Amino acid sequence: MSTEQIATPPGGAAGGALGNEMSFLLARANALSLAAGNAALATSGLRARSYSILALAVDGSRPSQRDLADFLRLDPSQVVALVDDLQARGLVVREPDPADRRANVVVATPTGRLVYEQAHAAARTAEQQVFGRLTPGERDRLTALLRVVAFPD
Amino acid sequence: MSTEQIATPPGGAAGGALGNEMSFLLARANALSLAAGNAALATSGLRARSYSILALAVDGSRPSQRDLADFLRLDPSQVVALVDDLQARGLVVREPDPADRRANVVVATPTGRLVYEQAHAAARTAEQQVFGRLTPGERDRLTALLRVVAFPD
DNA sequence: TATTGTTATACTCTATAACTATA
DNA sequence: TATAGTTATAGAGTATAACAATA
Repeated sequence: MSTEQIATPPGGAAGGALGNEMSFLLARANALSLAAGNAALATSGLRARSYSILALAVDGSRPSQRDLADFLRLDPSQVVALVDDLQARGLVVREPDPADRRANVVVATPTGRLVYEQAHAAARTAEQQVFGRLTPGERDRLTALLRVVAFPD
Repeated sequence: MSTEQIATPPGGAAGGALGNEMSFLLARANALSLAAGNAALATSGLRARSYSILALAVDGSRPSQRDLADFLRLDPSQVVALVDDLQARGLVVREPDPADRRANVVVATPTGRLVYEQAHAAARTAEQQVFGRLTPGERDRLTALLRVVAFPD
């Protein structure tokens, strides 16, 4: 029985047991980041998920909806709804993949690129608010560590 | 106009533009961590949020529901529902705060402590799966960096 | 037989407003 | 006047199953 005692004093400023659990710290940091991000993206009429789809539609990689689902860790059915919405607003279009007639490739329209540029600037401002207490070096280290956790392939 | 070009090649393995955004990496890492955590906690009949409440009820700090809401970044109304559920299962009890008759203090029952010990062990196994590719030193660094972001007080 | 996109459905999580009792 | 807890409700996010078209 490995019932291990926690070193942190209960009721401390950073919380007792939970304050040491990476899962909890990750969840709380993400909640703050998501709230700041959604608030910043609101002026562009986007939220975190639609911004993510638009970003990948802009960057020239011509992802299929399946690619988007895998990379963003969304269910394919969620991608359908998100692309529907972006397409209805004229920000992206579905193009048939010549190599695979089942697949749709999602690409940004010129309007989509403009909206993305504006949203990207807002997202950077939000990141500055959320990660502003970290030095540039610390941000680089955090990015590298998170990438390992986020993409365990 | 600070329309800045991204250095990463579009369509790379770690994705184009998004692969460098801490907000996205944080969200994806959290999604993986949350999924692994919820799967591990299922055998104890808990999920991430109820586990968090139980953990704080166990650790001796005698938090009020407001304390729980602030620390876990939940709305007070969500805490009501979560504590209702844990109390109905006999894992925690509400005790009146002698110093403030408005406040309820949430404390674990003996059964709650047992369930927590079991759930905590499962949560540690899940953390091992999610963060297993990081060395102990890297985990310490990640924990420290996340704590700064998660608690910007 | 497996995969892409799609529709439908249910559940969990999040956010807001309003009310009560105490401070 | 403000705070702790509660109720109610709506919206956003997540998860699953089933189906048609194509590989």
